[in-house]
Amino acid sequence: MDQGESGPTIADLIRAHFNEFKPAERKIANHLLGNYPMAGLTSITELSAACQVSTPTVMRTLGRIGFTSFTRFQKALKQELAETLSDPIAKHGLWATGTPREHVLNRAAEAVVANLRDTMNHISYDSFNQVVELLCDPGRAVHLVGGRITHAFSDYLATHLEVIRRGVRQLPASAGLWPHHLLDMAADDVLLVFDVRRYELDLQGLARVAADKGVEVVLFTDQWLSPIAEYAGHSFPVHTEAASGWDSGVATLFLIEALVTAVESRLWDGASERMNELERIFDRTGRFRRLKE
Amino acid sequence: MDQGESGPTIADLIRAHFNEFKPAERKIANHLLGNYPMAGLTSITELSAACQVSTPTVMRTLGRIGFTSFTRFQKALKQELAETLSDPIAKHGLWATGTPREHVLNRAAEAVVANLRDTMNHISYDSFNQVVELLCDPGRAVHLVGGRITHAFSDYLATHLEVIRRGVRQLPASAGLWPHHLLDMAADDVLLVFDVRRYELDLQGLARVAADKGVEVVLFTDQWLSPIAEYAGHSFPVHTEAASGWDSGVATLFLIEALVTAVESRLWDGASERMNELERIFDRTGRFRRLKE
DNA sequence: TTTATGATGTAAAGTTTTTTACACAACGAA
DNA sequence: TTCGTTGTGTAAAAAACTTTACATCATAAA
Repeated sequence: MDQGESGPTIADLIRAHFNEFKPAERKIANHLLGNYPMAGLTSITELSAACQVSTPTVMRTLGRIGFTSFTRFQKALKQELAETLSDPIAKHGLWATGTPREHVLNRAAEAVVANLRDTMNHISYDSFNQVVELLCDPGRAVHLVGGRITHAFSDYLATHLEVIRRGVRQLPASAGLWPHHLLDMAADDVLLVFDVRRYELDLQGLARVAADKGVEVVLFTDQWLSPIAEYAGHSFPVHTEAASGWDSGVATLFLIEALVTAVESRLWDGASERMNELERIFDRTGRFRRLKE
Repeated sequence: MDQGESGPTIADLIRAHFNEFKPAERKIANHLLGNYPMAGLTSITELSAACQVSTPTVMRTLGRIGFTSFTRFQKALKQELAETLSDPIAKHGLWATGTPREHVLNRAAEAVVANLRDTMNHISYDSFNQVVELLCDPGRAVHLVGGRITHAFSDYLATHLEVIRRGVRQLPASAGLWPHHLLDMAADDVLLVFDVRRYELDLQGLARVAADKGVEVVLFTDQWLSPIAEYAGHSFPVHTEAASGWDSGVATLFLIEALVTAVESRLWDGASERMNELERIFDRTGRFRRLKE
């Protein structure tokens, strides 16, 4: 794709040629500039109708500013719009200064930001808010479970949630112990499940049984959706695939942290007391360095 | 013109119906969301080609979210775009389209990208390469250990390294068992330590003893540097602080994944064989869903 | 007034899209 | 296996759009 073409905009072109235009052509120019750029995104038919001129007049107008066909004009306009809309992050150039662009670090950074953006576009704002609500409800215990790879994420989320609220239970890594744990789940409890390819049958079974018991299942999965989505009240499809075939958990972790942050600020009153108490306990164990300030 | 129509955006509709979509239809949904909204402004022909599906599939996809014709869909999208463009506060460069800028998701995304950039600027390219070398050396066993919060990261890294090479040992979470493990560390082994505030005394002790034995210590810490940096051959100061006082592990995870990727491609010949074997074992256990394609 | 010229529209031809109808292949259940 | 179902694509019909050729109208100079 030929990038970087940052010459004059189409609006500039129209303004520059304005005095060459005949009266009927000026109607078009005015309409185009007055409803820029959307007016140019309709068909030439509609455009001419909106200006009360004929289609050939539109053609001649565009011909004057250098476009030999309406199609090409519209393509250019779309590209211009796309560049305007494209987010500022993408253009930040090289990341790790002084390292070659091809270095893993740079390639990975670009891939990860792309993942993040895709994930953001796929996540439902409503789902996010509703899950936050669920996690803030002290009446619901929260159970977490992950698969072979995602286990670490459920661990991380559990560690953070425990600091904020009570009733957080992380299921053991081995599926054999899950039935035992299922006994402890009550209807209206929340089960956070992490499942990415390859999807694990044990997890699916667990989620189904839990859902049958009336447990609210929240699923963190990849863009291909684990079959557990079927039983889940909310699903977060996180984009994991980076270029050249390796998967990244960065977007998943990002989502986890966003959730923790949201829950924490929502429960602030209770949570801050709980956190202070935790600090005191840490101080007493003497296992941590005393903070400087 | 019916103005003020601020119902669900088309992106919302797509997200809401995402799990009803068939595989081919998801390609379209992903493409539409991934290049939103410009991807929807081409002809149905180009759109289908870009997704490598047929035009009728596009029609069916749009049908599912309530549009009975492609034309009507595109009209709606244009109107949405027009409203966005005329509303100065709205989107431009926003990530999660349709969510207010102040929403946790957007604030967190911005913070995380900033962290990533800071981290990239502080990491030594040489250190990175040298650590990759260490991890690729089959003669050195690799030990991993983390603290209360970072434990999940060491877990994640261990899980991935195990797939690639042999001799990967994750230390248990409880410090009481570490002395026992220290017996197994040989000079020239590698110890990967994760330590962020609050720095843990037990970890420091462990790292010191290991360093004394001639173990190569590699430290993942935050920008304030754990005291372990003293004994470490290589330190990665990862930026963890996001605005408003919460810490993020995203940059840490990013670094971990970059390392794994580098090691994997460096050891490709051996690693791919090992990974294939793992696949076969998984197939035999029957615990995983068989992949479609 | 006539005539030439420029401005604009009409209508039809050519092209591309959209839409529909139907066929084929993959898959799961009987 | 066989059969029905479901997912998806092919291809042709229908519609819309773009472009061209040419006609008409208005204006101004002779």
